[in-house]
Amino acid sequence: MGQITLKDIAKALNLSPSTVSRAMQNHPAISPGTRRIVQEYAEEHKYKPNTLAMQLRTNRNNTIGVIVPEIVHYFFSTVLSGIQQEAENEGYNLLFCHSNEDYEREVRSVKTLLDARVCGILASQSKTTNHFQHFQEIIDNDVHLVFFDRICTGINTDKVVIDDYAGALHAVDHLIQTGCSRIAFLGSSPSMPIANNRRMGYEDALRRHKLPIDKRLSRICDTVELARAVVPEMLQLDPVPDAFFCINDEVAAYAMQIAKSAGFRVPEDISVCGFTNSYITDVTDPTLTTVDQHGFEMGQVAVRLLINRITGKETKQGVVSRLIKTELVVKNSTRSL
Amino acid sequence: MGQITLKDIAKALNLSPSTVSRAMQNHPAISPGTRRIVQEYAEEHKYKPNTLAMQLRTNRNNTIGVIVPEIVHYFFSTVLSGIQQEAENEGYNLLFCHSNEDYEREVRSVKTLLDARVCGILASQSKTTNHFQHFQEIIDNDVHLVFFDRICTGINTDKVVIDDYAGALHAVDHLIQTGCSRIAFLGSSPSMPIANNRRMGYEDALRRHKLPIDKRLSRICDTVELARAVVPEMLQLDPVPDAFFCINDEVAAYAMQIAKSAGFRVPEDISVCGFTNSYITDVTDPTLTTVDQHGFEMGQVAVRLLINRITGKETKQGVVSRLIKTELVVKNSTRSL
DNA sequence: CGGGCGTATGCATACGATTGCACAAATAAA
DNA sequence: TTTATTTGTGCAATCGTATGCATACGCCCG
Repeated sequence: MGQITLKDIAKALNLSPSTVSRAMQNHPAISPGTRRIVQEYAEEHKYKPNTLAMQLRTNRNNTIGVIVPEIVHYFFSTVLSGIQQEAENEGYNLLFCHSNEDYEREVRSVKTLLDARVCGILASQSKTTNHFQHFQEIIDNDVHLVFFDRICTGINTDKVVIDDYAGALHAVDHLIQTGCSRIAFLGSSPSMPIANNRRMGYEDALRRHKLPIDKRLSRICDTVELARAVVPEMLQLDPVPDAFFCINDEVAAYAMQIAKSAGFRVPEDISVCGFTNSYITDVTDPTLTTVDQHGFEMGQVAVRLLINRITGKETKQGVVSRLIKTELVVKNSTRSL
Repeated sequence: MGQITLKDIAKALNLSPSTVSRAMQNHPAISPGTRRIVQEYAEEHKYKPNTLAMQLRTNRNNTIGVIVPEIVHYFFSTVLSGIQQEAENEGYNLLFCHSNEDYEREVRSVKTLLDARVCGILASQSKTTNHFQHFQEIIDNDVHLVFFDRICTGINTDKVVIDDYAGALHAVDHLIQTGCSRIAFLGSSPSMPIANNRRMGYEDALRRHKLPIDKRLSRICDTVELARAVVPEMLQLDPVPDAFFCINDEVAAYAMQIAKSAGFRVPEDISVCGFTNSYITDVTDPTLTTVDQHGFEMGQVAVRLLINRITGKETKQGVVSRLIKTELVVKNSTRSL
């Protein structure tokens, strides 16, 4: 109807479908004459091979599924952009799912991707996920799975993560070197490996400089709403913190805002450091020192790892872990050396 | 091999594939006994219908392609999120492409999606696109096409756009009512319908209040780089503008930053208004008055329109245009009434 | 002239699922 | 008992492509 098929060409040229098929793929057993006739006819009638049919034959559809917990989000959209570019380069299509930090939607997404029979899945876990059966099912179905950033500790599979420990260590070290000594850590639930690794980096940086670790300076505060409650409390402490090291740029921006309206100068009285290096770090006043996570690179690395598993180029038996380097980006919310 | 098929079940139960198929879909001609046996066996062996096979039969793969010019972008990621949710609700998969504002990649994306034989395509044009043949090809292939936001004027097809005219009119009206009279417009190339409609809204608001339209106050300035060059020039004008109405939030944030460091107070001396209502509007100092574009809704509306075309529920012969309402969000970069 | 060989093409089948039609068995009606 | 009707299954073809194997033809050589 809409699209012309091999059979149509065969009928029109009085050939068999097999001949036409072979002619199209430049099979040596086809005479140059026939080949030319077929290819010209195909060209003229805009023949397009039906990928669905080939996929059915080969039982492979050249498609990778990706599950992202949030998309209106600087870091994850950056990762997605890296994933997309690399997948396109390698000739894979991308089936896109969005869990929206919702466990139920995450489960549905996995089901969708398995139903679509993708060759592999890239996933970052939702914050509300506590059961891992759906991820296990991916593996049980012999579909390759690579976690990125928010890895699932309950599942044994390849992963690509940010070097959160080093990033935090480096950032806190910078705060100390620029004269801060009472540094607050606004983190996430320790059940998230990301947050836990950063806390360890934070504490190790303090230890290296022989600074005390004050439990009151370490709080869970990973959303804007929490910041509005937690930051004012911390500003009541005596002595007051002279720096905030924050789990993400949004919290850092709000902490800065709250500190400023409480009468503190940034960075003279209080330094603030974020994590991600999103757009907002350039529009706050002062601009926000932060840790770049190299999200684009993470996306590329994750895709390459997944494709190497799919094609069998990556042969390691156990789990492959890739670590993405971070980079401290000093702007104006921390003092200069 | 990996997956069990209808035939496998048939062989195991000594039935024909047809019977098994019918049993699975609760066909009335199948005896309850057989049905139970089949369904239990299928359940136990985790049978999953091969969607590729069904897609081949029906020649429909329940997949929608989406082409986004930028993804690390508040507005477009918001639209994508609306698209994803609505597509998922309607049982469609999403094949994701990213042109990255690059004409060549946009062309490749279209090819990719047509090769994948998607049922329909949602697209927003890249800034660098001047030829439309690839979009025309979509239509020539009888694939449904809906443009959103950045529509392609050279192609006659359904579209969903923001009510840019009303949004601009409303915003500028607010600036005037709060006492501004020399309002600058930082826009985009007039070849983009978006920018042109906003300019018309801007000018009509001025006319309504019998304010002069000064050509020097209207400039192309839609990137951060341009802002750094253009805004300082405008601050040299005599008399100086008392408001900036900007094409997006980034430009607005930078305009504000530049004005502040030039010694102007915001909003007392100069009001600033952005467009989009992205995250950054809450972290600038002062927070940024802006126009919300309801991107999530735009995504939903676009998907629904596309699906109604695919399913034939939308029967209108000509072009269907949907208009998304905007909403002025007054924050602290404009004066109060 | 016939056997052998190479070349070019067609036939048949497969991928996995669906579906119109035929058919057998069982039941109901006459 | 015979005929009609229902009920449950199976056969075969289909979607579009790819491929092993058979076959037809022409040609060369013995």
